[in-house]
Amino acid sequence: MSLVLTGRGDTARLSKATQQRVKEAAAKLNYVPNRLARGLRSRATRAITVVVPSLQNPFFAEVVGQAQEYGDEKGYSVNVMVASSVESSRRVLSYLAGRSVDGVLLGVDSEPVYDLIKQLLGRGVACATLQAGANLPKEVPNISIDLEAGGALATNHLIGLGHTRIGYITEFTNRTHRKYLGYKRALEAKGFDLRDRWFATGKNTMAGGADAMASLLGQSGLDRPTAVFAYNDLMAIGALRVLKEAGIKVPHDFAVVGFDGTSVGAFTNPALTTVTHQRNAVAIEVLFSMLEHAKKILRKYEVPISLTIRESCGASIGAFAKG
Amino acid sequence: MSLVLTGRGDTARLSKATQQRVKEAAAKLNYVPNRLARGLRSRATRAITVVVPSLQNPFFAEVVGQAQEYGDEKGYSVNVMVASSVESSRRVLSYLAGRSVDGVLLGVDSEPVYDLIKQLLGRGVACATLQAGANLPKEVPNISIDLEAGGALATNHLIGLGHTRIGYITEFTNRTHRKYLGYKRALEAKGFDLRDRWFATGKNTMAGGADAMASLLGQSGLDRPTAVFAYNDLMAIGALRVLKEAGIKVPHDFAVVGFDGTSVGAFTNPALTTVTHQRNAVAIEVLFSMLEHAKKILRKYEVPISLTIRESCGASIGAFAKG
DNA sequence: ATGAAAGCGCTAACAC
DNA sequence: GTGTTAGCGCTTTCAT
Repeated sequence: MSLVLTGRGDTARLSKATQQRVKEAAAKLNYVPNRLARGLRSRATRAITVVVPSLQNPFFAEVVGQAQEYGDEKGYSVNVMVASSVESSRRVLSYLAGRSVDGVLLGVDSEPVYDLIKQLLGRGVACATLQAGANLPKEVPNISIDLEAGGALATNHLIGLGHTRIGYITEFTNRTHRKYLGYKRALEAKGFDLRDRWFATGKNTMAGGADAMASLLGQSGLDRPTAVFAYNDLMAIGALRVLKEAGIKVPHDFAVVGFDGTSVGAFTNPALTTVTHQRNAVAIEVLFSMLEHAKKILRKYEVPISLTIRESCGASIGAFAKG
Repeated sequence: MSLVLTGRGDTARLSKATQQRVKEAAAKLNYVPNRLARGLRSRATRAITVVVPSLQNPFFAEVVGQAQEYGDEKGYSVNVMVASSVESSRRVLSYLAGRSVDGVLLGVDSEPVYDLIKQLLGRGVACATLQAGANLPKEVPNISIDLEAGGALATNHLIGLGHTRIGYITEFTNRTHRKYLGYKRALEAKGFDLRDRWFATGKNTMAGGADAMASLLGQSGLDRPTAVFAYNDLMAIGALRVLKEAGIKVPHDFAVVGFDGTSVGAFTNPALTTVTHQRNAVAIEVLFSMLEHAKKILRKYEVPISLTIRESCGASIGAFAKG
């Protein structure tokens, strides 16, 4: 009976007629298998969960969209859970350790949840992460990009355009994170200043980007940067907005670079120049190969980055910036 | 044993000491309950799923975020599934009928899935919908807004600003949907033209909004509209982008109104004037009261709408439009 | 106040 | 090729 419904009637040993008969009966009775019972017995749910810190961030919305398409193709259900803090990450991961899905794509990362990731693995849930820290349990493939190179790429683009006073806006208040390090490295390589006041923080949202940018603009004259590198596209969009409100024309008078290469950046005014990468596609494939073939998987994938040049930096530095 | 872990040790009849003992043992053994087994036995998973057509649409991303917060508070896990077509909606709803969650918040609607909604109900899964059609099974609360009034609200705002040639961009190719009807009603009430060529369609994405807007702009001179009402904020953002590329200044030379009142509209350049509503909050509350109290629930909730006036329409009609 | 047993709805393994 | 059985890991119920 269950052989038919599982779609393995052929490979097994059932006559077409019987299969037909079973299917009709199921349809007539409006039969729906109980996923819970099925998963409990067969130890497989054919479902995965993508865990993201926020869906407001178009980067993660895009990751989910891609996972969704890929899962549909492979016959997996994909669902999404959002974990916006360490506590909610713990909650979500504990939940997932309860074997409600076969695999987890982790878009959140923080050291204090690594114990739970180990637990997930221990319970047989496959795992892959997008950009995790160094202490990630070794069995988990980490699909990452070189954030430091990305920071340098963005900053060098700005430098190449003639900017010397380049700000940085981010959610992190510390100055040890890798995008910052790349930004710093690029600036120092040219002997440019790296002033404290060109570093501004805000929440990792459009509003937070606006806040951070506003604090950068609070500075006057030569102290004020002529360009800014934003932690991600989300914050860059906030920055663009504040610049517009301040009457500063981008890119004529100010340049902005984002990070993540989200497609929404093609629709901002001006369109956003941004550091692009394809972590998501790789991560999704890796996770599914773990599920389907229980394949030996590399521990670390470093996906290449590139710069998508759109409008927000212009080709050269404008009048305002020179002043 | 399970009494403790379910957190009902007190209400039952277990001594504090025993509870403590059990908890310690659980922690030591790294015990994680199997959700599948638990759900199977207790017929409740304390989880809900929000089904949305797309997460690129900030409106749905916001719905999910709110559901997430509310769920956290109530001790429910919330997950999200995306169903971008009728087939994938059927797939998702069938999946959900397998009792993997207690409740479903439906952000997708189409007549051909109503049989599956019935099935969900039949299997004891609570359901609430955001804006469903008239033939929705009667047991399902429908949290909706008056789309027609919304269309009229947007259009009248434009009319009030002096526009007479007002276009409409949407994903729907038919002219029977309610936002269109509202737009039409407003225009006809003033005796204004309602030309075929002012109606343009594109996919329900930023790119689709851009396509539709581009086809509107293909028209010359007096045939060209001076304002456009977009089906939603997503398409409006696409329209804004095309207008920018065409060198048409918004709001000086052209006006745009969106729909949904998403917060991203506050960050576009220019910031988007849009029809706002709060379906989501109400829907989430309704769904949870069904889950928690098995309360008798109204069949239909009509949530009020309003207009959020930002920049994209200006205060008056510009020079270009007059020409 | 506690331990033991039954069984949720399935599928895997085994007998025919 | 087809019917039967055991049991996945829990919670609920019943017996002590």
